[in-house]
Amino acid sequence: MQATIRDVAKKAGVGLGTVSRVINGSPQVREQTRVRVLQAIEELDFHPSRIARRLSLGKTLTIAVVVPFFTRHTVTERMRGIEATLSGSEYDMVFYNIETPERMQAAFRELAQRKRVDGALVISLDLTEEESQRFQQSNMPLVLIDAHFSQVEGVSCIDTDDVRGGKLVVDHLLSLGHRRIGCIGDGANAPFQSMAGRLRFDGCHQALKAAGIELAPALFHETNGGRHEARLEALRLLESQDPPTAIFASNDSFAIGVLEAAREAGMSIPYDLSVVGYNDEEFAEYLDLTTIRPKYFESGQRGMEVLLDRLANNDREPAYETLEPELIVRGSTLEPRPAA
Amino acid sequence: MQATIRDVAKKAGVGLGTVSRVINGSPQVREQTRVRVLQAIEELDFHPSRIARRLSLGKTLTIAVVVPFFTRHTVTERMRGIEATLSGSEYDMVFYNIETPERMQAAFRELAQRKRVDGALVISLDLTEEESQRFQQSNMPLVLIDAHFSQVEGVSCIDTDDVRGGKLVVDHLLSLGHRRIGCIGDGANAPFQSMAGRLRFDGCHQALKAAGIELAPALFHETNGGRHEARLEALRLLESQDPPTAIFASNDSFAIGVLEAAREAGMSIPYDLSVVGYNDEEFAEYLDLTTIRPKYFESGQRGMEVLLDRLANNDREPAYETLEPELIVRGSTLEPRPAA
DNA sequence: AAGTGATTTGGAACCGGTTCCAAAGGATGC
DNA sequence: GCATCCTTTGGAACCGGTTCCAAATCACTT
Repeated sequence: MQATIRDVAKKAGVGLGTVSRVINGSPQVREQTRVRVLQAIEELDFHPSRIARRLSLGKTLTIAVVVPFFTRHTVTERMRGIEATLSGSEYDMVFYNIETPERMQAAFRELAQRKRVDGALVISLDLTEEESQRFQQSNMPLVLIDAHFSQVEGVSCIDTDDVRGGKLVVDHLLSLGHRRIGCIGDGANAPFQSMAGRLRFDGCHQALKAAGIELAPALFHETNGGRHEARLEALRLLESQDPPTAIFASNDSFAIGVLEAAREAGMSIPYDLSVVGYNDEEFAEYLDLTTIRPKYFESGQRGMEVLLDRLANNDREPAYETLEPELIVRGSTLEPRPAA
Repeated sequence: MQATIRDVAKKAGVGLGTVSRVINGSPQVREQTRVRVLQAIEELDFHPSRIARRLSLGKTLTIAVVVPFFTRHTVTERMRGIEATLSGSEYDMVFYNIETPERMQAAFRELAQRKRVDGALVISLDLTEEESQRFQQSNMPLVLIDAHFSQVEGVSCIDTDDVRGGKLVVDHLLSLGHRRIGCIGDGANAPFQSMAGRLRFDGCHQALKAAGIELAPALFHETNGGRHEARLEALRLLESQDPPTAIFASNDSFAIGVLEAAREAGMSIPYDLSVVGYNDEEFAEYLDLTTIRPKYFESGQRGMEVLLDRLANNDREPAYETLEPELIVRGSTLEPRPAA
């Protein structure tokens, strides 16, 4: 059987209050007593029970992490950041993997029903009005990561700057000399579709405007599908009358579709066409794809830091932070072929 | 403040033992009493405290899941299976994401030091002799997933059948008419490298032998690197005197390398060369790659079932199960081009 | 009506920490 | 030596469940 705080007290010849004080680093213990207690702890190989601690503290020492489809790169990277920050703290973490709207509802209901966790971190999910309210009145610290639309009062938000990412892409292409730039983005209609794609588009538009280039609607395609649909859209672009010299796909999967389309159209990358993706997934390097590396890991890390800070100092102001993405230039972009 | 079991007892006009019995579905409560208690629970919106429950039960109601690099497809899929099985049970789950040998040691030490969790599920990590022993004497239920070498007494193992997977690949290629089959596999020297790649090779060899085909060492290459190294190995194969008509890559990333090599060598897939991967990662469908789909999700699911079962019935015998993989035939394999 | 055994019920004790208050101990000043 | 004040200490009470035992209730016999 494990030793308890009472065993330690007996062994060290002190009261249990004193042992508790030593464990928690209270300053009001005489040095000589502290040493005696630490020795007893050592000898008995005593480890305080986290569960008893929780009960008497009235805290769960647990944080909920709510994510959609944790197979996605955008999610696993953030989770890595979260885990890295949390490990070593005294908090545990429970996961809610959300794959259907029903599960999302159930999860949030369970969470708001207090006493389950001390705080929650929500990734890439937008709360409904009702859910926001419920959280707000439950007064449970909450941090949202990648939730552009849930700017709830008092709730911290950590975002990766997707508008800026879109700009970076276009500025890179412009600086290479491209003027006709096509875009294939993800619409925001699919369930659990983050707004990120739309924002990347916005950044893209802004950069073009800033460069004084007129927006040609024919060059902007959206799809709610996957790589396959992106390939079809790309083919349409490439076979149009006045095809673009570069295509920006709003994620790396779409970029694969674009690469395939180019191959089918008999074009060679990057000589006939420049291609840029977004996310810097593992295979992007394989495909030598120029892409954007958003700070996913860092956003998870930062989100958890903010949450822990809030848990330690209840009166902390909410944080609103946006992390700058990074452009990764690889072999899929080059200056456009001079007009024949 | 949350209602407690005592509030419920008072409201229902019964003792607290009775309330506890109702909550836990004990049969020895009169129907009429049960109804009264349930009504009080309803009215007070009472939810029993999990923490208090843990303390008095002397259980943590928590399961540890230890994984290496949870960005890998093989890991996230299993985690999905684990999560799906666990959600809805009364257990929580804490993650240990292991990215260095030191963290692995630290994690296992923390776990074995009991009272932290009730059981553990370890994915794709091989325990050292010492760790196995420590677990064994701590008597904590343990389930290993994808740990071919840690056949510890009394510890359940759930594996995906990699030997069989290798056989499936070769049998498929043989049935198409291929006779010279090259292989590019991952060596087992990298840290945290699962034995899986080696076993796939074994299956491959067995199938060839069974078909009466002599093993040509020149056709079997191993590398500890990634896709890039696989590409180089593939080029070496393709440029050899008597090149294979099909190449089996022991994972889908390697298969990308092979596809690239083929393109560089001016070969067209599948007409000049058949390529098979392993894992059925997301991009395999994109690349129209014939591959093997191991039951990762299912192995996670099954592992957790076994663990929960063991936690419920302490005397349960350990389970040793192996899940059959599935061959996914796509467009990257075809009968070999008839000899010119 | 009383006796018997089975069923149902109440609540003290317990799980292992934390906290708070009263009391003991120690230092200082006069 | 004694009063005063600050530091240190001991331990009861508490957190909110579960468990177990004794007591109460009930159903049935005789």
